[in-house]
Amino acid sequence: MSRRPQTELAVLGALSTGSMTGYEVRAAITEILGDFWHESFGQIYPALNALEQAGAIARSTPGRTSGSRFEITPAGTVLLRERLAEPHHATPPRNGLLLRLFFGTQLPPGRSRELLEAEIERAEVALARFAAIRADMDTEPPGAEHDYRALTLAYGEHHARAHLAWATEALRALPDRD
Amino acid sequence: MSRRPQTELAVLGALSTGSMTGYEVRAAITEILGDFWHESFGQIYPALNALEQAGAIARSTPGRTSGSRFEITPAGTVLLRERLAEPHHATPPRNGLLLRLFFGTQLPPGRSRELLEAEIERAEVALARFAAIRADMDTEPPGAEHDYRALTLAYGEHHARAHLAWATEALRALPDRD
DNA sequence: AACCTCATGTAACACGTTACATGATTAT
DNA sequence: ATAATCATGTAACGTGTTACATGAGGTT
Repeated sequence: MSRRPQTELAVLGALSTGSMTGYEVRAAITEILGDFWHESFGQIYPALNALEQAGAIARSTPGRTSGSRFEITPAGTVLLRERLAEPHHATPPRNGLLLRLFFGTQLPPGRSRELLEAEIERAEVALARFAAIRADMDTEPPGAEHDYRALTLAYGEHHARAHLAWATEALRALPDRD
Repeated sequence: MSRRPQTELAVLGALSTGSMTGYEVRAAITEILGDFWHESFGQIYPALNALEQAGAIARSTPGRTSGSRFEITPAGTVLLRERLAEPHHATPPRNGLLLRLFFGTQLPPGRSRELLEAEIERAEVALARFAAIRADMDTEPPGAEHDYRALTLAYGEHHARAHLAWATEALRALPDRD
């Protein structure tokens, strides 16, 4: 089961929304997909070169104002659709927080409380950010694109609320010594 | 920021619950931590050797019935506590499902529906498994260990319920053409 | 005899981060 | 001028999976 580099998929997806420099691709992925996807420069630039070699994107150096901009080619659009249709493989779980809490009796006193309080804080920050995004999104024109974006936002909201509820409940259920 | 190998932490944690062969360590991690942690043999055996070198675990070959069993040493217990107390770093998100749904308009017709239905199925299976674990756990002796295990189980339950609710809702909100 | 599970390991590869290096443009 | 941001890339390393190889012991 050879996993195709998913970085190319994310980069291609970003470029399907408009032409960008590599730097902007990274910014777009961080800002728009940031809650469920991450790419570093060390992945993006090689991916851009590979996609260019494959003819999926084209480099243009129009006004020579700064770096070169990339845009998706018709072949690239076909490739994007193919890759998106491929099955996704859930990444094996590696949750450091849960691992620590599972062996919670081995933690220093008070540490598990700290961990849970930090999670509550994180969930609240995420929910506030999601609320802002949703307010912003309500001003967008309706349509299929909007619906799909709302769907991914709803994912973040549901899971953040669940996380908050869990951490709050867990804090109360903590053994007395902690 | 050099990430210490977390595999050693999981292996040490598993061995803190009793002596095991490498094969059993893998089974224990899969069965007990499986919902939030994963290790492959390719990681476990090198980790066992490294931990043995470091004096954190000891190999014993008692009845020579089969492979050698490992048990944690006092130094290993100290090491486990140190490692558990270290801050955990959230793994950067890479959610292939969400990436595909975000670009849902590029998916073949019906594909997003399939994806969501598969998620509902997965969440329901997970919830059934959690219910069985919880029933099992209610017969355990109470105490701090029990409390911490209940806490990690509750995490799985909260998130699985949120996932189910999201996928169900998303299915209804899908654009008409899909 | 064939097969399954237990058991241990290695090698090749895929994936991804981090640190480093370098320089252009733009704002203060 | 100086600093911040934009921009591009490479090299080293860490981490982790998958496929392969090998063999013991027990079951059908």
